[in-house]
Amino acid sequence: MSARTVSRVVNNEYGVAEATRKQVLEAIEELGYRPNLLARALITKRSGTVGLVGGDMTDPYFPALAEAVHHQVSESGRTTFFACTGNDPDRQDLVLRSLWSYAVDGVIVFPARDSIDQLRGYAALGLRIVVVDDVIDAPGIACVRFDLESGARLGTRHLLDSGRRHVGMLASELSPHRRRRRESGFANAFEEAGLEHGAIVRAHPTVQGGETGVDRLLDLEPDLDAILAYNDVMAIGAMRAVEARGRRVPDDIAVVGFDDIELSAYIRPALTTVRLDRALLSIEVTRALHSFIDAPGDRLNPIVLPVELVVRRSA
Amino acid sequence: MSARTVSRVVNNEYGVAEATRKQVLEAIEELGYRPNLLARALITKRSGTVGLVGGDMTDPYFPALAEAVHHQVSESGRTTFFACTGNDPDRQDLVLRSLWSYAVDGVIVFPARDSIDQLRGYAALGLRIVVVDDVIDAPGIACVRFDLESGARLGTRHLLDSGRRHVGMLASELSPHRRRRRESGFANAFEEAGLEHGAIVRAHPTVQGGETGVDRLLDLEPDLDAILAYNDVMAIGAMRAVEARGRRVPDDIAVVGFDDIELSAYIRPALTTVRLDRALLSIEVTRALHSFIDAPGDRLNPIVLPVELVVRRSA
DNA sequence: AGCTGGTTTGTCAACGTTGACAATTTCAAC
DNA sequence: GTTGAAATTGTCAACGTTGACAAACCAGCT
Repeated sequence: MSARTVSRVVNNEYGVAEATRKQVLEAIEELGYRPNLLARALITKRSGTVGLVGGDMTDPYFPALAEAVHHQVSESGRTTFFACTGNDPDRQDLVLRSLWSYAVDGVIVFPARDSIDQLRGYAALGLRIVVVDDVIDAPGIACVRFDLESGARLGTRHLLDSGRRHVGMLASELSPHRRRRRESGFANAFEEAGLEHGAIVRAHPTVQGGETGVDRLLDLEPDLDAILAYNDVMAIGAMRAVEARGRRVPDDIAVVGFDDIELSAYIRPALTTVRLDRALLSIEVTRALHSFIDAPGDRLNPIVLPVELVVRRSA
Repeated sequence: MSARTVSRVVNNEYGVAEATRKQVLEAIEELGYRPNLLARALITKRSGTVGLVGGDMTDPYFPALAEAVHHQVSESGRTTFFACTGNDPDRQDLVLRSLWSYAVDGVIVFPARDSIDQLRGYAALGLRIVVVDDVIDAPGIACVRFDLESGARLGTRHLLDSGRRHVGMLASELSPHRRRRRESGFANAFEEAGLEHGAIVRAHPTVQGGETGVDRLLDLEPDLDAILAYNDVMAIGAMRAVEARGRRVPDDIAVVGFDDIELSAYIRPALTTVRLDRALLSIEVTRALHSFIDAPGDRLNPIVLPVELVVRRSA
């Protein structure tokens, strides 16, 4: 009864007599044997795990997506591990290095700022990468993103159509690549309406960031009557700050967010927002990863996902 | 220039001539060499990683704690990976098996329901485990929990002291172990006040669960004037449902939650809640894990962390 | 030169698995 | 009972690293 035979049983390989198989399984049961995945991964260069690397866990968008990705990934019998980078390229490097070195079958990354070359490097090392919301043209990297430009245009147009004229944008101070598309959609909507576009202020994409951002926006534009926020979390911070300043949402100032996190439907007033459908994203991201894993050589075209404006009470 | 020498340089071992070290580092740089952590972990049985295993990522308590734990853990130069179980013992088994097999230095677990024996099993296999909010007496397992009983008593007493008499409890249908302490604290507070304790209803610890739970609570107790919820997320659902039913918080029905998630300070009315200090938890949990890693044989006493009632507007 | 003691470097095996291939067993057909 | 082919099992090396230990080197001293 050699180790090789046990290996065959464990991996359900062809060519083991039924009697032997049973015997081995009994022994496994009795001894509590567990195959050492390290050794296996060392030799096969596959680990049956997938990494999901995000910037910030405390942004509610991430956990919800993580749950969905986990679900998708587990259909292929793989385990998902999550890690976060705090948008710091050095932390991202540590995380990717670990993941790569543990021979994950692939990673899904929300890239930290200025980390494009780093990602290219890991792709060159053989790591299969699916990048979310950024475009990197390199073999071994697939890109999936939402059509944020349309999203921003949709949101802004909605505000303009409802008669708002002093629309400010609360942008993110992080990741210029991802930010840019929202900002240009914002500007486009004004252009289409033949108007000069409103003020843009950048802050940290958190509730706090939303609050401080509103202050600066109001300084720039005292007559502010609408805000397009980078994401729902900022939008919530913004609404809070607006109300703290004695103005009302949406009567005095309308607010539109991005993401459509669960909470957005629950707060008062319920948030009008550009929905970035997590289920859709998780499906596409996982599909891209799987086709990458199956056919490593392929070069996938960037995938652009549609967005949708969800109109509630805040605008 | 043998592999052994390179290994010595990479690990900063003593006894390498300065000239050689420099030469090796240059070669590493030039060739883009990265040590294979799999092989290293295979031989050393240490991987420099820690796993944090939670039930549900979408409960905001988890990500916030995760961030804190990550921070603590990274001080010892380790990387943290997160995984979630959806409170399903089978999923937990998969996750722990992966982690164990990848030779993580230890795991921090919010146990899925009925998984005590499973955890015992992994501890016996040599996995170092820190269990949160549950008590498992076994070598290789350390336990850290909040004093939830006092927390529940604190919350309930606060409600009773402010004149409420029809206090219902929204408990969780998950994890009897963890639930029990809140429920007995709830009952205790009534006992101390010489009153019969109020209705207890169990639901899923989510916003939805909070909403449906309130319905059932109102059926049982039409005069309901206060609610003690299992956690803030349920409390938020409860407040929403209460208001949807045309009653006002806190005037008609007061609500107290558990956790003190960020959001609780932001919603209207701001939530009164029993704070389970994440910073404290992350510190203690990591401390326990580290002392376990350094001295595997030790048997640590269960650690009980204090809680604190944060009074805001909802009660 | 020879010896000593310390520093630096290298050799070998091992970790637990699987790929490649060889050996053995089985069994039907002659 | 021999043959041949298929089915089953085993052997060996390899994955890339580190632990244990051996070898080589070096300087200082006699």
